[in-house]
Amino acid sequence: MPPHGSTSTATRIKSVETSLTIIEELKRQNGATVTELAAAIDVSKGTVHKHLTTLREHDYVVNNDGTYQIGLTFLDIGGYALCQFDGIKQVESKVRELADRTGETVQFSTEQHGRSVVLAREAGHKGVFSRARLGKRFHMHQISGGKAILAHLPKERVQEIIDRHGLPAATDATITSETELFEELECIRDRGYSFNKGESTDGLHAIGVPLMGPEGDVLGAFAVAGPSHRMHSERFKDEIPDVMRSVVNEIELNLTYS
Amino acid sequence: MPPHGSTSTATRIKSVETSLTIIEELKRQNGATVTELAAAIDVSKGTVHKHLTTLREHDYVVNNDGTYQIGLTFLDIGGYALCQFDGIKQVESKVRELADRTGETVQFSTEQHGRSVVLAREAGHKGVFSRARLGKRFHMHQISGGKAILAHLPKERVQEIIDRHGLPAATDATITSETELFEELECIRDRGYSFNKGESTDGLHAIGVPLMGPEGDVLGAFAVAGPSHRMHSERFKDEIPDVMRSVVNEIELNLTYS
DNA sequence: TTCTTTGTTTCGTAATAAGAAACACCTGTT
DNA sequence: AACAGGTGTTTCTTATTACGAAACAAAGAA
Repeated sequence: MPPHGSTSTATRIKSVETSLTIIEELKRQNGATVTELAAAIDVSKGTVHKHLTTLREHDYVVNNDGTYQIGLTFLDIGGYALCQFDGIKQVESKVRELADRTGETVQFSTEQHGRSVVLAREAGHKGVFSRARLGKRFHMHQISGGKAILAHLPKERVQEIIDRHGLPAATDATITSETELFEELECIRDRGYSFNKGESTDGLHAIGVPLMGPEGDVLGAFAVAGPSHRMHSERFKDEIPDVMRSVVNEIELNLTYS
Repeated sequence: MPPHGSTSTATRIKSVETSLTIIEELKRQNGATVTELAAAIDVSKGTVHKHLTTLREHDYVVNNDGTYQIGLTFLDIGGYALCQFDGIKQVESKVRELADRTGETVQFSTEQHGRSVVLAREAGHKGVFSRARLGKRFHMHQISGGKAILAHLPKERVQEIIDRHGLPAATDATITSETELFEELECIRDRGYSFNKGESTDGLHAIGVPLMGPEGDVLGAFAVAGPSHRMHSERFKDEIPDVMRSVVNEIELNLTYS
């Protein structure tokens, strides 16, 4: 007899969710104390403490002078997940090559659960700022790489992703209309690469080129990003895309025979 | 009244530990099904299923065609933890520089919970194999970087680490005696850098140089590793150490004024 | 088709996670 | 030095809930 008339059996485990919430909050706050966490997520200090003790036991969190922080076990497991990605070594070296040849910031991302995840990243010598970071997630429709990937996913998959995550705006230029997005994707498919003109960050332009697997499936996308004052006309429309396509061609050939 | 006469109150949360065990097992097995996991960690299928559902909800695991895999959320959080490390950008660029100048594999690692964790890694053009990987953990006494760090930790801290993790052997050359280790550390402190002569992997030699913070605390260590047939005599004993020390000097200066 | 194996759900109960409050510990203040 | 105010930690009790067993569903294979 469940006292609170909810559906009797839950399909998720509450205490695990609490732990995950704590981790999320710890990341959001850049570290926190027991009391801060207890207040933030509305559970008792004692409970928070027990969760932290459990997580600390396995190095998922660490305690530096009283404040708890995210531990490097996440990097361990995340690094493992990264290595699982087929051809990641080659991708990393191509990202480097592109950064060297263009001088701009280059990243490679793939799709997981409808979000774009950064798997490799390299800042060129012109060293532009960038919000990207290993493992960082973005909405796919907001960035060049994400759009390049979407353009090569089955339409129903794209629809699923839209349904799940929506089309939130990051700037005034973000595509927020479903039909507009589908038109854009069509366009990208024809052209072979995608543009991002301040759709994720004001003043930031980028070019995205998809990486296709041997079976015609899209594995991810490379993106070269830089400030709009450097990324325009010929260089933006042709030169950099050409470099990118030749680099991606190489890696696609390598992946086929390995 | 606890039926099993154990100490009544636990300080850890069992269901969270189960989830963590599942994640660990998932990593160990390179993905697994519900039934496989249930068998491996000895809990019921139903329980495993509920854990996986909870973890999947937050993208900690993903389900590819029936088998569950580690998800990229770990990379997200791990990447965050990595960025928290002070001066990581400079460290990464110096690792690159060292890889370019020596042609060997270079890594930077720090200490957490008595283990050495790889924070940056770069293979030089001579491209030697290496078990290292972003986030990978090693026993500190088995590797050059780890020993370089230990040499600059307070003695009681080193003792703590030994007590917690022991001195397991990886090869015949691994240091397994406490007194021998302390002598070696003394030696490293005098010399300023450390050697690894096949102590972690047969045929692999490496040099470790500590990175010291402004307050005389050790932040981590760089290591240059290569096959023993390339890493010997002058090059091993002087040339590479000199390059490393000059690079580390630079970064130490930069860190002081930033 | 039927049989086998897997993933998922249901359900009752025994285990246990969570809160409240006491305790311990530190730090700064008066 | 004593104290006050804030931590983190532990204790204890109860209501919650996580667990296993078994039923159910779904998907291949024979």
